[in-house]
Amino acid sequence: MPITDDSRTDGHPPDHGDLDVRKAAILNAVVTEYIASAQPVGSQHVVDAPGVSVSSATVRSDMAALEREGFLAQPHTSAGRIPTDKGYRFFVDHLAGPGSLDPVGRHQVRQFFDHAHGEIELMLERTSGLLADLTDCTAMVVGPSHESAAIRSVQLVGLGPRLALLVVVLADGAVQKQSIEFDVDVDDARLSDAAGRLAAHSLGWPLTQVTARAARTGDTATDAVVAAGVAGLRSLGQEHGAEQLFVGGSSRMAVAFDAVETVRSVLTILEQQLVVVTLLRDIIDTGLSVAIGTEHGVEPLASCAIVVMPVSVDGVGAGTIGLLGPTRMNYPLALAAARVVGDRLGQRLSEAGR
Amino acid sequence: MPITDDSRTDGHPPDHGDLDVRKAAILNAVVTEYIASAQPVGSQHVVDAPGVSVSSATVRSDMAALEREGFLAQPHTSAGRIPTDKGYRFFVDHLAGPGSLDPVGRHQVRQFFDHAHGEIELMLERTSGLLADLTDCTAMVVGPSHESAAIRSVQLVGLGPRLALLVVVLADGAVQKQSIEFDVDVDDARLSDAAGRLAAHSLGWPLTQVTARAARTGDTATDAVVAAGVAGLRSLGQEHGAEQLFVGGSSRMAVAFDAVETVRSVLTILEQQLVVVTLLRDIIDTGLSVAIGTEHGVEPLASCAIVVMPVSVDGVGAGTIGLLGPTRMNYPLALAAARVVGDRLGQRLSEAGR
DNA sequence: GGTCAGCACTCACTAGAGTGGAGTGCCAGC
DNA sequence: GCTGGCACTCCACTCTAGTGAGTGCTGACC
Repeated sequence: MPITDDSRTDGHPPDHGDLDVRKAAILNAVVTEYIASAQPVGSQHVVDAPGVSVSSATVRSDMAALEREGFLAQPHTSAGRIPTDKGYRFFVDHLAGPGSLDPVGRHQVRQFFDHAHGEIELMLERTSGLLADLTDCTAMVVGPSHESAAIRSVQLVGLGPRLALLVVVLADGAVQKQSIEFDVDVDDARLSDAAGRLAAHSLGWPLTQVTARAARTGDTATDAVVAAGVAGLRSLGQEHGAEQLFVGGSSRMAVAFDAVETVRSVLTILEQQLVVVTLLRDIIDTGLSVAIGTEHGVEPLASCAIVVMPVSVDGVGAGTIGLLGPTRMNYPLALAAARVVGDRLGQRLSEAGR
Repeated sequence: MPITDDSRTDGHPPDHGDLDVRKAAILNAVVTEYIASAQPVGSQHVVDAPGVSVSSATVRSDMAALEREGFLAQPHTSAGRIPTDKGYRFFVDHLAGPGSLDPVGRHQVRQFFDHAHGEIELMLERTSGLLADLTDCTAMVVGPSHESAAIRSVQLVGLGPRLALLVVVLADGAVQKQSIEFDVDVDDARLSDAAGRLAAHSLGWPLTQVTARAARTGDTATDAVVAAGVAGLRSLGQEHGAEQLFVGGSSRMAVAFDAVETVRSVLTILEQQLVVVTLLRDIIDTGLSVAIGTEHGVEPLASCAIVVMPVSVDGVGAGTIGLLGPTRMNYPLALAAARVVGDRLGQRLSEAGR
């Protein structure tokens, strides 16, 4: 199914940037066909495209111009043209229609969110699988940050005579835990006493703003437990500054590329959670929703494009969706899927946190 | 570094199964060399191997015999030999020395476990990375099952007027949660009352054995909350029967194989947690520690071998380690790494759960 | 001036022939 | 039973056309 102009006949005129209408149509046709076939596109294949009612000779001269202007490239002299990163960029900015999911995809999304329940982590994980299925790209889902979520509950559960588990529940429904070891035996009564004091000290504050010192009780042993608990809270606040990342459909990368070497380097990047999370944030910070080729500056991903979509809950950022594919990915589909799933996910999260 | 007989000169004689000593030596040499070079091994390359002090002509006739018996195969008439699955099996069972980590690897393991701390999930995740680094295989780590762990704490934390979070702490330090929605507003007092009753009803039992009905209180509203809590506990018990899986170093698969198609199908398998967990359990259940080629019956992994190692805490099974590589993986190294890391991991888990 | 048919040219891709070499199987002799 | 020798096989590589999809250019046409 080629991406035609149809979607733009109803309303505002197509924005062709600073490219003459026919050249834009030719670029559109080349990009569309190359995305579908992965083969260099010759002038003959373009003449029947909408908006191009000239001979192949004329198309050739236009293509040569597009190449001079940096939108197209030739693998070798007597081959067809393939889009450059700049060509994809123009396509995404000016040519690609808003795109939409096909009915099957829409149904899949509806089904998914109707049946999604339970833990948020599990849902995010499954969401990454859904996105990968919808788009045939590798999907990345970054969970909401708990940085500003207030502490709703603090509990100390004894697991052994000198071992306890600090369990913290945040207002957004996240649960975090940290095991604490003591130098001396601590009984349950003392634990619950200390937990009460910990709660008084931290309830309502986000983890990152728990102060280092809690009020003394006078009881040295209890004070020690409380102090350990405060230290635990603070270390949780630091550790979990990093958002959780869920990657789905990484096998899709092995379909998109035929060079094993490329697959390997992309997978290596995907294994580094911090790199991926930072990358997605960087792209969003630069105001892009698509980063093509070298635009994101991560060298091993030079032959990839990334579609990002912030997920917002009640207007506040709460995670990110990312789709990773070859530069010749189906942008309209990827953008549509990211938007639809991002919206539904945001709704869902806001219901859960209400 | 070839895997020689050296490791077995000190004590019990080598077990060559039902293969004559020289043929076993030849098989050993072929497997070792093929693992190192990935090229079919000719008779000339084998004559210098330990235990083979005959001419290449004799080696050839032995190799022909080994081929007739199914241990070796020839890609084509005038090529060298490569091991069959049966050949690898014999190698693993009778020829490969116990193997050991090199000093660098040992240091890595020590470093890792000296600095491992915090949440168990994070540690398991990182363990998979460590194993992948050590062996250049894809590593799979299955977390301990919480099926039989007793409930240590049950709590209901209000997140909204009609929304609460059920938080359960198990004796092994696992924390599980489930959000519960109510039809009517429930205040904190009622929540904590209900939580107390839930605790009385379930403390000390594993999640899977929580009974469906709790004692009535007489207060209809509280009873409803308690009932919802019981339902939540029971659904947690069902959902989390599945152990958690952590996969590390999936990019190594793209190094091991040069056919993209193979990489794709292996990655697809790795994305299916349930399949992987079941596969590992099946292999352990059949009493194997290595499954080679088609032995495990998962068709897309026919060109892979899997090394498994149960992790036990105080003699009781608590998770599994798996290493996935091509059939020509370095078995002694993989077995050694799995054993060492498995032991240390078991120790670590038993300390934490004490 | 833009468009177009025609033409010469380029160059990846394929098929086929030839060659070198690594490897084999077999056999006669020790 | 082991060995050196020998004929044979067949992959991997190179070289050589031949093919065809595609290009750029040009001169004529509207």
